[in-house]
Amino acid sequence: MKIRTRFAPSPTGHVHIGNIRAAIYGWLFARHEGGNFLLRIEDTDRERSTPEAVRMVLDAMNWLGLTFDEEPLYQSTRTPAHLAAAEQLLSKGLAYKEDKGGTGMGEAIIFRMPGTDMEFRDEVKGVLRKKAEDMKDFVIVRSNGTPVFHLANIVDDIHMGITHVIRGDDHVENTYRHLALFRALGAEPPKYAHLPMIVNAQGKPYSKRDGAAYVGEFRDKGYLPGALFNYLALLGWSPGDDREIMSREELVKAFTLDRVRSAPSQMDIKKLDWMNGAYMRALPKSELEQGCCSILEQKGLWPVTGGMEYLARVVETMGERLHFFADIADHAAYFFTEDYAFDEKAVSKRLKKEGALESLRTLAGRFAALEPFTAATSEQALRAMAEQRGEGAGALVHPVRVAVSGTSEGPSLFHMLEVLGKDRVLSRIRRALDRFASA
RNA sequence: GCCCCCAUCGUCUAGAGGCCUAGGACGCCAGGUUCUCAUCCUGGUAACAUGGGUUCGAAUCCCGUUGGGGGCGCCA
Repeated sequence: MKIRTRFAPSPTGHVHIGNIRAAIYGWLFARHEGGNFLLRIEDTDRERSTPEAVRMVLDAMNWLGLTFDEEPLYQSTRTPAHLAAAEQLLSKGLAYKEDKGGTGMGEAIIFRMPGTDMEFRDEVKGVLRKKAEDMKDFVIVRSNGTPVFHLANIVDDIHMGITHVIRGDDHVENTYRHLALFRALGAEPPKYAHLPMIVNAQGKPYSKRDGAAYVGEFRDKGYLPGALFNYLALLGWSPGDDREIMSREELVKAFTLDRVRSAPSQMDIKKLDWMNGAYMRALPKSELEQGCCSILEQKGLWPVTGGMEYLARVVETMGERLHFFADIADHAAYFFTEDYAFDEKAVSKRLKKEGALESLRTLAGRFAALEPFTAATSEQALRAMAEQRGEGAGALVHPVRVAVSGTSEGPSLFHMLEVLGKDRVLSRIRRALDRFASA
């Protein structure tokens, strides 16, 4: 039988990291088994289920590459089927009408639990049991005539031919009800796999108060979809060997439900950051440049003379220093504007030192005479001057770096100078001389 | 309160009775490379919650304790 899994979010506006992880596991499992991964939008809550909210779910999945195989099923279109199922249960005596709790709102349809002890084998938690006395009958159709989650969920899973339900831990207790419903409707129940929660440092469910909690936030912060996917796949699951950075194909190949851990796991943003850096370093040049470009546009640092060709050279010299696209603006803005910030500490350490400005002035003079002005020629000039003065190259390198970039961190100085170009280097040094002369 | 689940370095994890004086990764610390930073390389730090069993032998099996989480809706 062909495996069919589904992701069934209710579109509330944001896709929580825990939910998307369930989607990732469902996708991975389906792909591993050569089955289908389906999407069902549980939009029965008309208040919150706006078209924009649905859009956000689709966007998040698309961004992460969670492709689904058939047209998404909108639960709101299935109400007649849900109600028909309830009638069927009623006629078979498996459900009854009652004003449960005496609300005075009229009669609801209540499903009758079998009254026997139940057990099932969860694909990650193993065998789970519950005693008959711990399970109560429950409402499947409200007195206002609308179907309840449990009913809709099961009727739709039957309709979609779902073979494996992979969902959050919080549904474990519902499973007995769902199993009973499947049987009452004469359907073979699917296999269940309950995923432990993603928790915060306090062990509480991970929420927006713990930093980014929604897929969109990670995207906005500049994380690469591949990195987030890889990280989340490894949060609660492991291939059984020491692999960490894994391609999507490797993940699909290795993924099995029996290797999913049953203990909750905590997000480690530092590790995600590291992984993102690793993915950045592996990114094709063109994608790296494209990503940086949109950040620069966002920050108003683009366009710039030289265009993409210039950007390519900047990205090239920044190299491994880019852990996020945003780093191009946060750590390399000086390549794109004359209005770059000066780091106080760097200035006092490198420019306000005895003789620093005087050396800079001399060096600028030598730079001015260089033709062509390249990494090689500027390096040669600087080293020659340092040698004549009997001091280390660092004594000149550092002041120049701070003068032209405002910071003491950055790429190889000489490559940086070449990319900036002679004119800008000279004018920046001059300006720095003026600015810090009296200070 | 009742029911269920969980428990290895700070974090993510490997471990399915002897291969474990517990392995890997992130982080952190130290060193190397270097003009700084980043990358990279080397080394280090650090864990089987606890008490009982079972066994020749337990991180691995059983029971209790503690600690955490989830669930007990005409929410999903």
